[in-house]
Amino acid sequence: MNNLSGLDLNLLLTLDALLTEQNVTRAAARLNLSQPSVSVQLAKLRESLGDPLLLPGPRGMRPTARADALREPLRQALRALDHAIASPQPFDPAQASLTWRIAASDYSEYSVLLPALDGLRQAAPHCRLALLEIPSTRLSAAMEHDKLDLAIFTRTGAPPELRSRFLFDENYRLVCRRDHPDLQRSPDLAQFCQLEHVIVSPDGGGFVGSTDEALAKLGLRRNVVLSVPHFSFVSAVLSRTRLVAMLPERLVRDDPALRVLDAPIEIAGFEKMMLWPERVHRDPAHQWLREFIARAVPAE
DNA sequence: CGAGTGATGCACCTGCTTAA
DNA sequence: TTAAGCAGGTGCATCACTCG
Repeated sequence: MNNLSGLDLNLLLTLDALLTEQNVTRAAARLNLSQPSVSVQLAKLRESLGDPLLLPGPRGMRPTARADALREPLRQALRALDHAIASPQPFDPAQASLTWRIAASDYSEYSVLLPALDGLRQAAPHCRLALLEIPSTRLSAAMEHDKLDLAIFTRTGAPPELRSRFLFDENYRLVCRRDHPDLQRSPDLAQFCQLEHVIVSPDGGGFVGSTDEALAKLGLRRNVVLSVPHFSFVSAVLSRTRLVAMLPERLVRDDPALRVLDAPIEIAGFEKMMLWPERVHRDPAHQWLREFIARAVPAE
């Protein structure tokens, strides 16, 4: 590229216009510049390329042999550059071969990605998904460093600098095994507090959740005896023990081994969102993936 | 000779970069 | 953050040249 290092590449557009029009005034009009401006640019081109390029002729200018030789290669190069920086082509999922990296909890995998997975495989058979577990505090950094394309997360706690799209509202329900001896119907508040609860604490080791905060406002406490980091283990625990749990409804409503009951206390649910960085906001492949997931996830 | 065109100079403006 | 410097643009004027 040494031949280009001393050349203002914008001048190549001027040269192309001059070779097309063979007239400085018309070239200036084509470039939306004034005639003196293009005249100065022509002088710079002559200096840079060491050739007069265009010589005064009848009704305008005549190109030199050097300029004539430049005409077609220059036009092709400018066309190639124009193509390279043009708007990206529409994404073709049937032909595309790439890997999307998505951060999701096991709940998000089950409620958001599982409904989309089969359709995704059919629509984009050569694409792969990598699901990662990344704490919310590291989402932005991972996306910024091109290690993550998308996150399935709650609105609460979502990094504000990320783009987002609402997916659905989720509610907590009281869940126990189908033949739980003490829970043939929804318990009252006192019984609810006496039951042995399992809690999901993604950060690990926590024994207090939104249910406990709601109870505390009434001056009550429940009996949390087990804390686990993942939702998927909870259903196994519930189906084999007398433990109960407050779980997102989508996680348990299709499980025949479990009974889903109304809790005797109102617990705030959460909004499930997709989050992504500005870096991929306008990328056709990522736009397609986000749209596909949003359409595949049931609103209810 | 007049019209059209390119080249050049001048004053001025604007936007960007850089140093304080 | 701000001021200074610089590059590049504009409009205008003028000159030289070519052509019908």
